[in-house]
Amino acid sequence: MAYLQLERSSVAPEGPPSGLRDCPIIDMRLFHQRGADDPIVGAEPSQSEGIVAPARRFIFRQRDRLDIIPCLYRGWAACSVALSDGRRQILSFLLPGDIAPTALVFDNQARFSLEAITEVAYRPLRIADFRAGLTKDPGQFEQFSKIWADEKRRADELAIDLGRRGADERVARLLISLVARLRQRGLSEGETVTFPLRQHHIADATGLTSVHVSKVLTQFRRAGYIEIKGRTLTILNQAAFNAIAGIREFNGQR
Amino acid sequence: MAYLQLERSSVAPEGPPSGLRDCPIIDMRLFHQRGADDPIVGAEPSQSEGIVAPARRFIFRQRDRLDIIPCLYRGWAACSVALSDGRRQILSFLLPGDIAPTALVFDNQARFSLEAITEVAYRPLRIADFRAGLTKDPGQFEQFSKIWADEKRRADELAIDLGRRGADERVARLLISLVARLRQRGLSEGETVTFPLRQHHIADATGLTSVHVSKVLTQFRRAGYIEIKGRTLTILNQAAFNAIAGIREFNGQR
DNA sequence: CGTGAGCTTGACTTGTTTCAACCAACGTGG
DNA sequence: CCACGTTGGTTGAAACAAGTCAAGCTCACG
Repeated sequence: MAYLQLERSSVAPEGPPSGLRDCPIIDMRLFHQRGADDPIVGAEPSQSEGIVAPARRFIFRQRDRLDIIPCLYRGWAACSVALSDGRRQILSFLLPGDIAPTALVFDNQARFSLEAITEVAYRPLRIADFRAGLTKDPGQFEQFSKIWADEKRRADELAIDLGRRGADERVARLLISLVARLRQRGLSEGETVTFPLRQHHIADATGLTSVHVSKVLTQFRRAGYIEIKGRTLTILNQAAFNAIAGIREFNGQR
Repeated sequence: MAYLQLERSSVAPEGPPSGLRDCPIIDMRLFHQRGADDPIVGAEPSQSEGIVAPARRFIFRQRDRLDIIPCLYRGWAACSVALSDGRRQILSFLLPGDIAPTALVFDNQARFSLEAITEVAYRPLRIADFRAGLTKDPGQFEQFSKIWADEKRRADELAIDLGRRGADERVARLLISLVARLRQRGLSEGETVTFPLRQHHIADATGLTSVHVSKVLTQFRRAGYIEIKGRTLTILNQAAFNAIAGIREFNGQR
């Protein structure tokens, strides 16, 4: 299988997103002092131009061989595995500032697909540079190990959700975790975040059918927990919604 | 929370297990040339004495703070998370030669428990030494990154199983993967492996109830796919069992 | 204006859980 | 050595959660 040729035809026109903060890899240095003083893992100036992919486009597919690892700075993407009979499981959502699952750095073949949900813009970081920086620079290693541990933590929590929680709980937890991640990055406006997911995305992420997701969301809406309008999501009653998600308010142990 | 004091009272009396091979961390060097020429990650001579824990004993619990990471060389253990209402999800089984999930190296607090299933013997590897070796020795880093990628791959596959596969498929895949791992380590006798798991372990690993696991296993037994007798498991009809597990025989893409 | 993607809703089916009873194996203390 | 409790496994009936199927709706887009 030949190495995947990533389209570099469409280069991101605009500059850095404003207000993006606390992101795993893309931090403010990358945007404001790019290439000058403190290179981010694998982000050499020569390759830091952005690539834009339209909504629904696959950025790469399972079984592709990659020599780059995408690093999102605009839009949402989904990392998923498709089974031969059409079933799909979304393993993670990539938000602005996220890097694709770093297992790619050590596998010579992707075991999952990465699909743009909205239009996305990303930087293709060279895996070879990435690995080199990792063994040379303790700071980069430290940064990378945090990302790695975080990915593993989220993968484990997904397994717990899918294995031992009901539909309401799973959907609520997904929404809460997405909102929390967006807020942390400064991508929320008050209690509201932009929310481009379709119900089938939620279904594939929670191991449910889209019909059932519709029923659960309708129930949440009628109960006054959330509001989904246009392409935005608002959590109206955080306390009650946390309770649905099995999150205790005070000092709860999950 | 104070650092966990691990019991070092009971030291493993016997020598290295015979025939254990292809294990992530504990390989033959550790046993046969221990400390002499080629130190394994974190396995300093001073700390390579073994610790024995009886069946059902917790080696550590979620929220414990650890300064060592256990590395099994005898027996089986389960890595699991318990929810406040009693639900449990087993995230992985540790077989002889496995190291505990390496997220422990970067977290200052365990997010899961490790419980002995059979009597186990393990080496407590110092996390500090582990980290130091990682940044110093490229070979150790390489070895470690393989383990890390493998853990992530298995975590992702667990999520796929729990999210998108039925009970039969999940149970069959668990048994098949366990047998494969044991065979790879040279711990099988023909088509038979020792199998100390209780049905509730299988239930907690597959997100089912032990009652349903009993029904599924009975069905497998009656169909002639497997035999569980004493504390051993034999896969009698590998082809049919693979089909149940959704594994295609020839060149299948899962 | 037609088309297709996405969402909602209701009726029905299926897979899994829950509950309960019972049995077998095993270790333990009287 | 036996009585007994504990742990683990089996089975069947009933309850329940989620899936499937189908129809109809809105909306965006050509």
